[in-house]
Amino acid sequence: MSLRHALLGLLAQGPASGYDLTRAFDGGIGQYAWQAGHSRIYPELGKMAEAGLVVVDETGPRGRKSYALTDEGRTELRRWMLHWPERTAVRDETVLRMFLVQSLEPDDARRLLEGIAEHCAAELAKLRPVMDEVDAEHDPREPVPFGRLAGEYGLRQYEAVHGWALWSLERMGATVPG
Amino acid sequence: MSLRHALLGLLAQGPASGYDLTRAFDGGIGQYAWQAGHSRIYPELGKMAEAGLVVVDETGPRGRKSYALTDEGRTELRRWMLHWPERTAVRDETVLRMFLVQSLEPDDARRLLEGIAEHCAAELAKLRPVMDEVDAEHDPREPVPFGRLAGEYGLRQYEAVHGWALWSLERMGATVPG
DNA sequence: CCGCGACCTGTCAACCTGGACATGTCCACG
DNA sequence: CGTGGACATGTCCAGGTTGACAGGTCGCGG
Repeated sequence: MSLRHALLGLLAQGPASGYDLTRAFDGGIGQYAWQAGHSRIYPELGKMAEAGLVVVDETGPRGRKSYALTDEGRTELRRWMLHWPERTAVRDETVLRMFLVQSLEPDDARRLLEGIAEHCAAELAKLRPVMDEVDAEHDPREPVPFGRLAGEYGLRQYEAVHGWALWSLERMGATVPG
Repeated sequence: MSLRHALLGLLAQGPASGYDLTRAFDGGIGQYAWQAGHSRIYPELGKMAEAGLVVVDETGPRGRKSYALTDEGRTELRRWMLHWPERTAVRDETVLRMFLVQSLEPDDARRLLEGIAEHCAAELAKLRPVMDEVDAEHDPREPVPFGRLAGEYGLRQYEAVHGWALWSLERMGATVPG
């Protein structure tokens, strides 16, 4: 039941409506960590409110309901963050493809790896300037801006995959030169 | 429906029974890429056989049924591997935690990051010798052993996360020295 | 002042998933 | 020869998840 904890974590930044949270899942967190659509977010917020983890902070126009963490919610988030189970849930289609690269014919595998390397290079070219800008605007005496650590994670992830794809190509090239 | 493609990919290595495939998911693929228990694997194999993607290759003792890929199955696997959708399914509890590190108090965050760094270092210490041994035993003129690319992926993944955790600690340390 | 696009909340049915339950066989070792 | 542990296959159900359906509001540009 990690959706609940994702929502708690997002609300730890500050109060937000179901709509805001839905859009947050369109961004980095939904791309790399956990996906959720509004149809699950609204009911879950309701259940969390029932459980006392969040409260409706304020209501706005168009029936907007802003939710805020309660102390109980913050405690639960902390408990979950610090308590790591032995085995965590993973389901990543991209990584699955990487595991199965070797089930392809060498030519197909090479083409696939080349595509991966290109894709990573393109993402890095997009992400690096954004992070550099965040760093440039940020006063080092202030706390690290929310999301900067996650951004760095994405950056390093792409770098790792990029390096891996190039390494794999080299390694396969030795087998079937051409 | 990636379970189907995970099974196709595993069967591309050679025929296997539901039991064999279940154990494969206990290993690297289940840890990093996609999880599945036998309760989903057996019915899925049945459906795949119905769809003509696999056939029962041979039967063994204890009702063992060994499945093998058909040409149709191999084609479907290739189609899936080479066709990347815009957005792929991701659901990774560990990455979620990394995204939410900054929702913790700085002290908790530091402790968590230290734990992550240690864990990665420990996994690397386990994985590196295994990969080195694979390389030592492997004739470079032969094709890359199945799983070697995936192992390298895991290695680089841990290296990346390790580096990220250290970077994050440094970055947070600048904020609250201690 | 009108309409369109973004905002905002919700439900429902179909499907997927994980863990418990169920059943039985082979084989190596004592 | 008996027994424990690995081998092997399956079902079932509660709960999670997705995508479609549904309904309504605000605010701005024409």
